[in-house]
Amino acid sequence: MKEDMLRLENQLCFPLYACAKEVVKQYKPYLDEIDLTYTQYITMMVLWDKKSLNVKTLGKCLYLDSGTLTPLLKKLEKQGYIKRERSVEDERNLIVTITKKGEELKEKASDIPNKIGACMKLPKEDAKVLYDTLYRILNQIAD
Amino acid sequence: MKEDMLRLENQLCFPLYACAKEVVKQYKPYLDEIDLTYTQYITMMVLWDKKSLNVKTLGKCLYLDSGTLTPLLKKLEKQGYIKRERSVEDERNLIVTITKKGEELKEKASDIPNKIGACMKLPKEDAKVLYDTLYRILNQIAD
DNA sequence: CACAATTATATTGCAATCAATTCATTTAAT
DNA sequence: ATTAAATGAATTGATTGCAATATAATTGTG
Repeated sequence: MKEDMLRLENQLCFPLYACAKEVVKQYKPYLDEIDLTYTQYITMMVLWDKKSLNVKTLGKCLYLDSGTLTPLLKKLEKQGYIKRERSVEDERNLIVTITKKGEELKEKASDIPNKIGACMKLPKEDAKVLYDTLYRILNQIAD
Repeated sequence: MKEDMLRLENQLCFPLYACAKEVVKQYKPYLDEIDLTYTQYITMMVLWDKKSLNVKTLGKCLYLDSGTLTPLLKKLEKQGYIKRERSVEDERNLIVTITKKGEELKEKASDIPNKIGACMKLPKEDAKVLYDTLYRILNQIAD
C-alpha cells in the first residue's frame, strides 16, 4: 500500500503548509491598518524587543536570509521605522536599529495578537502542545 | 504586560510560519530529482488520487487560487504530466486530467514521504496530535 | 606583509502567493 | 428573449522566498 503515502490526507507537511498560509492570511486586515506585511510585522517584533542587531542575527531569529531581508529592510527604512548603518568595528555588518517612529508603531500593533487569538479559538492546552511540537521540529531541522 | 504579547516567542503563528517553510525546504533535494516544486508536487498528489478535476475544486483541495494555479498548471502541462481542457458541458470550467506520463511520475515520487518522515523524527503519537490540531485550525478558519 | 579563506551583505533571477481586476460563460429574473 | 447577476479562469502587480553569485571587509597563515 505504498501508494497511500502519496495521498494529501496522509501528509503531515501539507496541513502545516496550508495552515501557516491561512493563519498568516488572517493577519492581513489588521496589518493593512498599520501598513505592514506579515514579514515586516515579525521583523518589527524582533526590533521592538532587541532595539538593534545586524542582518545576520535578525535572519537567524526569523529564519530568513539576506535575499529576503535586504529589500524588506530598505522598505522599513523608507517608512522611517528603522535605521540601517554599517558597523564601525566591522564594516561587513549592517546594523539595523529601531527609530522613535518604529517604537511608536508598537502601540498601534498592540491589539493584533488578541484579535488573532480570538479567531483561532484554540484551547490554551492545545496551543501549548502545538507550540512545543512546532519548535521541536524547528530545532530538529536546525541548519 | 501587553507588550509581552508582541514578542516573537509568544506568538503561535510564527513557529507555524517558520516550521512550514523549513519543512517544505526539506523536500527540495528530493523534488529536484524529479524536477517538481513543492506546490507542483502537492498538485500531482491530488491528481494521482483524483485523476481529473476542475481548477476550482483543485484550488479548494490545495487552498490555492487560480492566480497561483493557472501558471503552475501550464507548466505541468508543458512537462506532459497533465492535460488542460475546457469542459464541454460548462465552458467556464477548465478540467485538469493526469496523463500517462503523470501517472508514471508517481513511481519516482514514491519514496519521498519516507525520506521526509526520516528527517522529521516525530513520534507517531505526537504527529497525530499535530495533524489533528492543524486540521482543526484549518477547518475553523475555513472560508 | 601578502594571499587565501572566511564572513556579511547585496544582487539577480525565478517560483510562489495573494489581491484585485478582467473576461467569458452560464444562470436567473422579469 | 433580454438583461443582470453569478461563476470560473486568467491576468496583473506587489511581496515573499530561496538559490546562486558577487562584492567588500576581515581574519588567519606563512
